[in-house]
Amino acid sequence: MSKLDDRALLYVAKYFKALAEPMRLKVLNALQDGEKNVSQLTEISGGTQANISKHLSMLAESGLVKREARGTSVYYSIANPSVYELCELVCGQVADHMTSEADIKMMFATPQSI
Amino acid sequence: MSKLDDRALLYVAKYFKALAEPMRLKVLNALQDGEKNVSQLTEISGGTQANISKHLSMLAESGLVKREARGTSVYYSIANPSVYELCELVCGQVADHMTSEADIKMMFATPQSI
DNA sequence: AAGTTGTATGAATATATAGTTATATATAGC
DNA sequence: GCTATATATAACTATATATTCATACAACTT
Repeated sequence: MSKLDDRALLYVAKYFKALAEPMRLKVLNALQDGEKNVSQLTEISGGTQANISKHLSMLAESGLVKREARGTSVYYSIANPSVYELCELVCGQVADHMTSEADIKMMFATPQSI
Repeated sequence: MSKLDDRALLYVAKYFKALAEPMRLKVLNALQDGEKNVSQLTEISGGTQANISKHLSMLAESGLVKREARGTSVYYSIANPSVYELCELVCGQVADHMTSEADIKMMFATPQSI
């Protein structure tokens, strides 16, 4: 395998890594219906301001979100909507795996969860 | 956000995490043209046997590959071909981001570098 | 100018992860 | 049973990551 391929693998892995964190997925989910500033995302996600800010920086650096400062706030938005295609694909595969592995039981064990 | 949502996010994040590692991507890539055993994957990937074995265990637990022991060997294969759709989607987005961010320069700067 | 608000960042900590080495386990052939 | 081969795992190290707390920085308000 060539060295160039290795670099490409690194980039792809980095992209997936950006998606490999529940809090970041939550943030991306919150951005589905349009841009939001850090305060809003902090409130929606239930995280701390510092933590969300860091996740947003990471997402921006990985090219998943766009950053735009307006006034005293900073608004983030989805850079490429096809990120949600990714998530849906994965959701489908996760669901398949769960049903086949009976992990689904664990998921619906507690009645009022949903 | 409900507990179910959080649990689902955890599953999805775990799936992405399985893809967020260059060596695992290399292994998945090697499996594109059919099942291979651990020795073959070790050779193709250039890793150590122990390391590849661990990555394979992780991939299997995440539901990305299937495991089948035959004789003295263990053969792994892709559990769901749509994982490659994911990778292609990501490759497209990574390429977009690279061109727009001029990271592509770094990628092709030195002919045989890295 | 001083205070207020929104965002980013540095330091510190805890946990997770990748990788290596050595070893255990299992299967096949003799 | 003994040996060779294939795979998995345990112990360990090094590095990365998520999180928190405190603080710095920037922009608006009065």
